[in-house]
Amino acid sequence: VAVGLTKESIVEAALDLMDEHGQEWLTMRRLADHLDVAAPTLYWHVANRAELMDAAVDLALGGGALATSDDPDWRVRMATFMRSLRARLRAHPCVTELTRSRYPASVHDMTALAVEVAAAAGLSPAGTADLARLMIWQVTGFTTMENTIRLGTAMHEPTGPSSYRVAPPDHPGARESVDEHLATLDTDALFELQTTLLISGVEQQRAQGR
Amino acid sequence: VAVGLTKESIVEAALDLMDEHGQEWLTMRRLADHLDVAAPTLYWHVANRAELMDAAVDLALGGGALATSDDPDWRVRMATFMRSLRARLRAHPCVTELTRSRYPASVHDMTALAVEVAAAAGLSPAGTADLARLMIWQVTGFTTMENTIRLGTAMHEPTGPSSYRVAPPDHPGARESVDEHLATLDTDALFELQTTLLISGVEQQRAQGR
DNA sequence: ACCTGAACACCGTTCAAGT
DNA sequence: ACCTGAACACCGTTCAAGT
Repeated sequence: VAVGLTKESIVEAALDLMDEHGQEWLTMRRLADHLDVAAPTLYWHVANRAELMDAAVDLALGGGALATSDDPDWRVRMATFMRSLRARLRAHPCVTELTRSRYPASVHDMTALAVEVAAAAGLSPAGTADLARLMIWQVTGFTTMENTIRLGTAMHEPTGPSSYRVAPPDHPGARESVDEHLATLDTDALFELQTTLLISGVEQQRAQGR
Repeated sequence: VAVGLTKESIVEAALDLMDEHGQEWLTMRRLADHLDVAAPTLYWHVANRAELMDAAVDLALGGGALATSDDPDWRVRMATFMRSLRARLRAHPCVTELTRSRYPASVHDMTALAVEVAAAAGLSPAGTADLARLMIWQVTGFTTMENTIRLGTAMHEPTGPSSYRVAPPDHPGARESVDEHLATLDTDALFELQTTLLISGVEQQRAQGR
């Protein structure tokens, strides 16, 4: 009955619904219902569920260039790149859920941009390649952890957009002064720390001539 | 017919089968078949599939203490901790698959050990807590990426236990000298680099008094 | 060209029934 | 106490049939 169904609109709806409810929640029938269409109709526009998931990831990751900085300081450009990649991955929590058996081409393509940013650190070609790879892995890995917590776990109770109260571990440690700090988690702050430490590490490697 | 089925044997079998075939592959019926039992039998020992997955993760992560080092150098102990956590996560690839939607208590409990290791770096209590968290997140995040590639992606062709040939990205970059290095990937080397850079970063933070 | 209902082989899970 | 077959409400996907 409904007309004008396109592959694009299907993928957009799938991405939206997965970001809201998680990828397991989204079934072909639920997606079809949402689009006011019968389930088999989707198969005229899309080969199968796997292809649809890939298209959703590519849509989430390929939407416009990442924000970049032209600050003369390479450390600022590096931090900016990592922050904006994280922002994109946070905007679409289903992406880190889906990149299980999928390492989509769009993640792969991010490497090109990362190389440009990493090159400014003045390392050898091999060091530049390694650094570019590490930036992407660190951000992606971090955001995967972060999104797992954002989706709601038994021991993390949200207290703000990036902050949580954390349940104490089963075996209470002897270090009470540290336990106090472990009772809260701020993912923004932890991400900034990771980025700062990576940049510091690169500086030191460079000072030692690598 | 078969007798002596226990919750433990069910969880062990589930973990083994998931490590071999992936978590999606394992269905209650397949697991039951493997154990020579009818599917509903499993529900006498286990509440449901989700509880079984959690138990499998806890089994994989809780199996014996992590290898530790008593080297006087805190940097060696830190690297040892991170390597052995990675080793454990690599031994059970299904864990990083499963922790995309669950943050099991066993991951949480690793923090206690990480705090002991981090404390030796001589940071403030807050800094120690942050560092402990970062160690766990970096290793877990890294291994999640790594296992995704190990499970087989279109652009990573294995050439050794931790090395891959990587397909070139769609948009060939202008930096040919770097592209050459991006054509191969060694996850062991990349992990060592990440660990080295983290330790370097901590040293520099400490030199600046944090 | 696009959409549908009916159907197939699967799921997780329940439950009355067996020993 | 432990295990089973039959059944229920779901999946992804196919296919003949409609417009």
